[in-house]
Amino acid sequence: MKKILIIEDEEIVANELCNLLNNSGYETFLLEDFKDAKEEILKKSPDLILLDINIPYKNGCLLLQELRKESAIPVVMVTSRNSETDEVLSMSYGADDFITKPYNPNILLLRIAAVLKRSGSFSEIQTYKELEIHLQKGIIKREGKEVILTKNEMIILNYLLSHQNKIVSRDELMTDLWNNDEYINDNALTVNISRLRSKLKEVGYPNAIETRKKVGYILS
Amino acid sequence: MKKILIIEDEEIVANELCNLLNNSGYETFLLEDFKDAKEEILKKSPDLILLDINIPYKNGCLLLQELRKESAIPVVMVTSRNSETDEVLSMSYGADDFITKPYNPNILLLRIAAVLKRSGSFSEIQTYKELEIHLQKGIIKREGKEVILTKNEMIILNYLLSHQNKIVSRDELMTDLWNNDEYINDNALTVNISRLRSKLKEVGYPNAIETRKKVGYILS
DNA sequence: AAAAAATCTTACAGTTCTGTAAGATTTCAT
DNA sequence: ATGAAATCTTACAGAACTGTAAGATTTTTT
Repeated sequence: MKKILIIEDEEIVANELCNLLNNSGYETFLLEDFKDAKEEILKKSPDLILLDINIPYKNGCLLLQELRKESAIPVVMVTSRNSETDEVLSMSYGADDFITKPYNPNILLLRIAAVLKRSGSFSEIQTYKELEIHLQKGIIKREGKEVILTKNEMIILNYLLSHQNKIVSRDELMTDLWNNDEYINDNALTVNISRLRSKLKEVGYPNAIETRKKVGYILS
Repeated sequence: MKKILIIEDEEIVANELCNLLNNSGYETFLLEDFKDAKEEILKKSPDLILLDINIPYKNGCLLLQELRKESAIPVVMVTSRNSETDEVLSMSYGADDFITKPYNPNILLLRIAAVLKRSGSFSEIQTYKELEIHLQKGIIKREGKEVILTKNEMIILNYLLSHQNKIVSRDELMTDLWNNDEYINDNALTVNISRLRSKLKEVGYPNAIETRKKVGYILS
């Protein structure tokens, strides 16, 4: 259950927000001002902070700015309509999103969900067609079938994946793999590609990596 | 140089957008309607698509929906004010963000930059204090000094990192590492933590991982 | 059609990874 | 303070990883 810290001084708005979020399956805490914010954040370690930009004692942007020095907790700013300067400011201070008051509840929920999804997306699962790719664990999965990739195979697959629909040159891949520190047999890449291919074949994608002779490879 | 595909039928708006983005260092292509969108996307492989929801022949949401079946290219929807339904729809179809017309150019640029940053954040660098952590490559760096981590060490560090300020139990870590498939010597975790610690020490963080006896570990 | 170039596959051996075990150290409860 | 429990460290050996080499295939060039 995801925890959301709401920092909002207008009681009516705050209660509305709490209710809305609670009903959507979030756990909420409320702070009415900035005073104990840092301590509370450490103690409760929320998954997301919903921060009104106009809180007493301190501008929300400042809190955001301080917070960002030590934490990457996702922050969604709540701003008033027509205060576009605030929006610009909060984005550049590292807010993950912002909502203008008065907000549409559905949009608020969707945006919060989107931010949470993103923020968890490190160490999360990427997909290619029906394939699940678990970046760090180095496993790929399809319909229950699971294959373990080595680090090199993972680096190659990830590089291809993040350049989908682009042809990736052998040099690019070699730089990504070995940084050209020392000379490495140019065939080492071919071998690693070959190994990756045979693993992709095991999960039903025998032709995922296409060779474009004299140019490079592409994820089809 | 990042490439942005603009799908927009109002010529004035389209030109404005192109100019704005070109001046900010993006390369732009323009499509006025949906017709050749899919082909064009494949051919040009833009880094981001700016999609007006009201384009001729087809609703932008439908294009988005189709696109999402085969590609994860970031999409920012352009909607008209007061069409909140559209916003809800486009978010749930997988838009990465949306902008309402008339838009503030600065905000548009910031949002585009934010979306691009996120979308590239797979395979990117995470940080902990002054430490750079390269997820897949399994290396950590500080002030030029670089240490190679093994897969297990990386999994542990990443888990701790994504639960900063939370105590992480030994069970959680063991589940993350081995999924409890088979019995694994409970000491294996301790050994891996120990190895990770000695590598963190090498880059100047000897006490990054604190033991909370009988509870777990925490990244200080 | 033949030769050259590019890419692929397989097997191998040195290196790295990693769970185990055994004993050391730290913390906690009494 | 003392013993028990929890955690830590080190060394080790089997397993996995990975670059090399040698030869096979495919594509391109002449």
